[in-house]
Amino acid sequence: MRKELEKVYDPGRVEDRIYQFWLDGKYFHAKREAEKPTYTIVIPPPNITGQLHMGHALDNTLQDILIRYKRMQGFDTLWLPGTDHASIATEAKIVEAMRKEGIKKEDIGREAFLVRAWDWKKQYGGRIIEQLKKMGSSCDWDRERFTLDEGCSNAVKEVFVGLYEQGLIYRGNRMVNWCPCCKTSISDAEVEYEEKNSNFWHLLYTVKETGEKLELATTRPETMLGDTAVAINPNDERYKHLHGCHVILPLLNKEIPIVLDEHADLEKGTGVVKITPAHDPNDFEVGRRHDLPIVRTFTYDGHMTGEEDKKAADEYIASGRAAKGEPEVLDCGKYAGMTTKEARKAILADLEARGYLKEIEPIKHQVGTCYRCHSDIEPMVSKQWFVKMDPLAGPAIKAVEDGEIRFVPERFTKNYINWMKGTRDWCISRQLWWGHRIPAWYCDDCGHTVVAKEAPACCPKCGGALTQDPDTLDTWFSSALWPFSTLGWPEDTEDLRHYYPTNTLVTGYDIIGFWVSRMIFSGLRYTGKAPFNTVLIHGLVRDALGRKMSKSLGNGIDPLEIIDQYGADALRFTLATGNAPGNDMRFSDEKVEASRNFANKLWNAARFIQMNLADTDTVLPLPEHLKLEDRWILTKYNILVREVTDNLDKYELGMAVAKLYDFIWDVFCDWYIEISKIRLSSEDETQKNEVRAVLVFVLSNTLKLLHPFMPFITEEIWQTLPHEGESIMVSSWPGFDEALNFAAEADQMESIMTSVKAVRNRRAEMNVAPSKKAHLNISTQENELFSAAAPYFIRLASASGVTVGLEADFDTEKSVCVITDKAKIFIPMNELVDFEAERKRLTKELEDVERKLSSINAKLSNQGFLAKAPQKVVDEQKENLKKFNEKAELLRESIAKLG
RNA sequence: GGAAGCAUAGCUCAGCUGGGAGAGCACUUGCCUUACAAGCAAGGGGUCACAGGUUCGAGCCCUGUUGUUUCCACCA
Repeated sequence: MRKELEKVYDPGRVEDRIYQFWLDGKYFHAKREAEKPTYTIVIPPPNITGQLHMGHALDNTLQDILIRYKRMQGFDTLWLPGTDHASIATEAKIVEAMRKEGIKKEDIGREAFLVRAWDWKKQYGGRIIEQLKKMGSSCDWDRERFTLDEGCSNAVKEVFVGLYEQGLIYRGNRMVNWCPCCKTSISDAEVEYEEKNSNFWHLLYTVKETGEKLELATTRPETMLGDTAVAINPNDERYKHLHGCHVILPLLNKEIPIVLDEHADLEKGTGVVKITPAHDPNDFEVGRRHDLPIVRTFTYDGHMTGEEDKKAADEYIASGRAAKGEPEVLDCGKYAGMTTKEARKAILADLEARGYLKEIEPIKHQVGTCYRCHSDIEPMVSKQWFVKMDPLAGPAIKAVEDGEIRFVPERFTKNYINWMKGTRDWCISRQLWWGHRIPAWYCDDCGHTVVAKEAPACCPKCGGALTQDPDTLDTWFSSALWPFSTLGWPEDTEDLRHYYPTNTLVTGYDIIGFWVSRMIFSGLRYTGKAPFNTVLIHGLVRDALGRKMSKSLGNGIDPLEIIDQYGADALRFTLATGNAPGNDMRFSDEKVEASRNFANKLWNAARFIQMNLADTDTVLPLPEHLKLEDRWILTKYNILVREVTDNLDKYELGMAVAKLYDFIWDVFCDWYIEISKIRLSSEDETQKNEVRAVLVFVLSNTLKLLHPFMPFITEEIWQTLPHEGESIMVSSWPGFDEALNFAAEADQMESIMTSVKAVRNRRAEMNVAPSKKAHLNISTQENELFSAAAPYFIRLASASGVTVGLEADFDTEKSVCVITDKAKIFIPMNELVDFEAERKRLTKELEDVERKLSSINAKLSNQGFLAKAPQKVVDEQKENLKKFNEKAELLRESIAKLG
């Protein structure tokens, strides 16, 4: 029983059913087939913070295209899916959700908080997986992973302990970026700079020895309580007399030294810098050079320190357990407990009142903010865990320079190398609860540190009780291990041996530093292999106006809504097309509509073919006798196969999909299907079967080429056509076939098409309705070709009949004339013929042709061109010369005849 | 301050190793031609940012300029 196809393609009725069909067939499952080469992609795990956005849609579309392509090519493919716990981002979301209920995380404690977090994971992680499925992603769901699952956690511990033992992980008091809102340290990579309006406040510090007022400027006056020196440049002539002197810190009336340091720039400001080692990265370095005290004046939640804070710190230092460089804490007195913002106001007011504020100079200023919550970052000295980058960065740079890992497009190589070379030690500890807890324990008694995968019963040194470090690891620490932790590392699993290293990593250029680089050095360090050989970089998806999609702008577009409205295939097609690798793209409804229209076009072509099939079960072989149009379409199809394959191999996905679009719409539908109607409407069953066979052959193979891009509709159609095999997604990828190459006949067909178009054009110019047929008299050297082409003219050029013969035999009196390089075609138009207009038109056409001829002649008479241009190009020009000369000759004849 | 991208039709953008200036949308005209009006046919529309250079030949390669976007670093 033949299934009737709907007139309009309705993806909603098809997609879920097809996806279930694929799942039931287990076609996504990687089976470790020994005889096949492998092709592996690990998904960039989406954060479980919410739902997928358009960027994910793009990322996963590209991956699915590659995976489906390779699968059809006979690779043992694995696309490994999963999600990321995204520690800081998710924790922030949960804290926010709790705040709405009026609960703080401290109220419920760590254990209860983590229960909530896992609930969150279950809900949102699950939703993301459903969204990926909606997109048609052919992931191996049996191998789904989560960065915080047991296996990944084990890998994290293994790496942490290993690096610690090798001295590549250390703990120390260093300057870190502190987010007072998230209440955690963040890495350099997580700081985003934003331009904000601010001021330079010019302050006056009194020199103790000379009594003069020393002017200096600062953008952060609230840090002044923590100043432990001012610096001047040793070569600064202006201040030579102050070497070895001191200043009195206003408000505190505290004596602090004037130090000589290169950091003080002769050119900048007054050349005098206040030094706050606890709250500024540069000052921290100055402090180290001059062994200055580090005085912390901010609490970790962004308030001024007070009596309690000081007491706690003093006790800790006195206990002897504090590490070297532990900062002192100041009791800020009247400012204690104020936020840093409030303190700035209060301190400035007091400075002004006492004459220490000289001037306020407005400036625009790049302020570091948290990439998650966009609060201003407070640089703070804090005890954190760090990864030593130098020994890791070297091999990671080399692997890319040596071509072991290739970036596509290539320009991102530079981006990567710059990042790697510039990177400082990586701060990996976070003062968060949701994440991999740091596998380090400290002895309550002697302060000894134990780093191990499992907690020892007691301190190995003194037998005292151990307390685990409360902190968790940067979420990127586990992401860095993703390509191999997901395959079972550190266990030597079969999956790891079979599918690692992976092949292609697909991701956006925005996380090259965050993620790609860290995977590379981790992979090299732990597995001894680069984790992938190709990094395919794509751009951002922007809105129709070119703006970044963001929550605050509310201009985000939900992929699911687009799928509901237009179908997943249309969405995928839109994302895969019309944009070069690595470039940002704009997303608009118009583009999706165009894609949807294309799907519908394909659907109707299939519907037409299917309606004309006598039998939809039997696969007909290509006929022995191929007509001109068959040879032409097969030749075009064959070229398409070669080019699409070639484009896909070079990651030129946009190019591949554009060629498919052109072929299906302009070549197959507009020409071949139209011509096929000639035979389909005949009574001759043999002829009918021949054209049916060609139609089905070209359609089903083209569907295969399109399948990676539009998996649902291609499967749906393929199933209604005669086919072998269960599913198009496991059918074999078409190859170039020399037997289908009919170059000469294809050329002949093209020249007929040119004539058809010329006739149509002429008729349109004269406003002749298609329903008004006219007989064509054709005068040509290619008698046989044009005689055989009569049906084409009848079908495609509104001809009532065609006579091929000598011009002399035709009654050309009442005809208009259409000229191509191969033929003169007379269309009897009787009263519509206007000889004056006809002459004008022909003359204009002749002028055009002559212009082209003179340009070709110029080339061909250029000795340089003849000598240096490739033969192929010269031949082409000669061919054109011949063509245009012939056409010009025919035009001149006609004009002469008109008098 | 360092680096990169982009500048091609009214709009959005392709254009891979140098040889034809293209697509979608929009626009104009004519068509319900028994697959598709989400369609068919025909058409108009471009100093390929600017200035030099290399080359027989430049949208493409080189240098500079302008505009624009982004990344990195930093400004006490």
